[in-house]
Amino acid sequence: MPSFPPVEEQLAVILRGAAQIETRDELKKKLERSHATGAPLRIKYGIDPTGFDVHLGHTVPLRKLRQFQELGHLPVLIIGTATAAVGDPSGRDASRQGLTTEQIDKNATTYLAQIAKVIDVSKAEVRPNGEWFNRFTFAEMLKLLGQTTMQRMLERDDFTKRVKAGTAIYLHECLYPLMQGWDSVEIKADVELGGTEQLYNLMVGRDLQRGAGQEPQVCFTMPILRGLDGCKKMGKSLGNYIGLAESAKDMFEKTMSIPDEYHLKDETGNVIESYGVMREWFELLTDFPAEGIDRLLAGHPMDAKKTLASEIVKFYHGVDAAVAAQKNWEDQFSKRRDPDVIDEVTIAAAKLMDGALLAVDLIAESKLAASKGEARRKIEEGAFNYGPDRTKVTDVKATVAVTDGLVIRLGRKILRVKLA
RNA sequence: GGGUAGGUGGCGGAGUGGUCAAUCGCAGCAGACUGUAAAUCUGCCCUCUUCGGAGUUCGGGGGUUCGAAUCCCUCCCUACCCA
Repeated sequence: MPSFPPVEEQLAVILRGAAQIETRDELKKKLERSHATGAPLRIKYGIDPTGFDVHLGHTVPLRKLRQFQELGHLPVLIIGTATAAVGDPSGRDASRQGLTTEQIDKNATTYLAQIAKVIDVSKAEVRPNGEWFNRFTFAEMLKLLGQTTMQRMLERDDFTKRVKAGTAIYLHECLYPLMQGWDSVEIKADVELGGTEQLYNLMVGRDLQRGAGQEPQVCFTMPILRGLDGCKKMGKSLGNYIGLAESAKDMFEKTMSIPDEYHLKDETGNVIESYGVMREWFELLTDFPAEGIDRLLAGHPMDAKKTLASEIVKFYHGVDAAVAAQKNWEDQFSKRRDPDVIDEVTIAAAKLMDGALLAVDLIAESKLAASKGEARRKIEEGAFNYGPDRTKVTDVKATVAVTDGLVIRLGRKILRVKLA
């Protein structure tokens, strides 16, 4: 029988960083009961396997889940194999592309491996929601649909906006919240975690649980993490994310590139609103206490950001990797020399003529630029150099003697050529 | 089912027979500056090119024309109003 810390102590940990909780009283009651009976709470978190990468944005609720787990509660991970085929309309201004079952199954496996970096999956319940939806009958579906109304569905902001903007809302998208809500019924969730944009979906779960004669779950939302651009939600589709599977070097580099603050502007260029992006990242992605964050942000922003990057890398790759990543970054960007670790790019030796290659081809082949035309332009702009002396190439027709291990640079990108 | 307005490059949005590879804004990339942040300035921003050009683009297909994003036919898609 697990023993839990006192309820007040648990609440102190749990409430930190939370955005909205519906309702706090119910949460407290559930914790008290669990404490009295020794039965862990069932904490639900769902993730749709829509791509290859779990990213830092997902880790915001996942870290909260981890805290629940550390306190002795049971994470119930819903892998949205059925819901991924529909696509969550939350926070979207357009329909999502549904996925094929093969893609979904493949993604589900890689997702779980990545989630394991944040929570102890071996001590969690993992449930693909295809488990119940695949055997759902039409009659059951009708019953589910009968539990909500068009009006309630249209209440939600995402849909209202889309109606106004004139973008399509497909009927199956309306099914999504019901499916997610039904998951809660199936697994008898006590608490469901999600981002703030999930509130509607989470509340549907409450209704459906009530309808099924269960005690409704507590809806627990966490703030949304902004992506690398410092403004929009971190996400796959925007490409502004850091994946959990990424290298220490990439994680560090990307973190350093986030804006300290983001200034939202109107059409005329006036600043309407500013956010402290660094502070948000500290709060949502590290365990730093509030005073520590204040102290860091009062100092030089770059040092604060290095600490942030280092903390993130440490969590996923360990202390040694974090130290190495920081040194690597300082070498490459502050000291402007080649770092210890340079990504390699393979060039076929057969492409060389007398051991050399047109600079344009070298850049295009190594993917430093998207096309030969772009490579040509970058050369004219003086962005390309190579070798230990950083020989700059400005002539579009110039050739570069390519040897194995040659370092080539375009702007801030650095690659080491590997001949094969 | 009927009516109306639409579908242009990552997004927004001009363009209504040639000078359109398509004004402009945002996003993006590179250069200067710097803390790889922000701000600012500069250049670029479909592909290939022997730098003369060439080739593919404006929902799909077909047609008219010397010439089409622009005109016609047809199909597909979206929003709004009516049923």
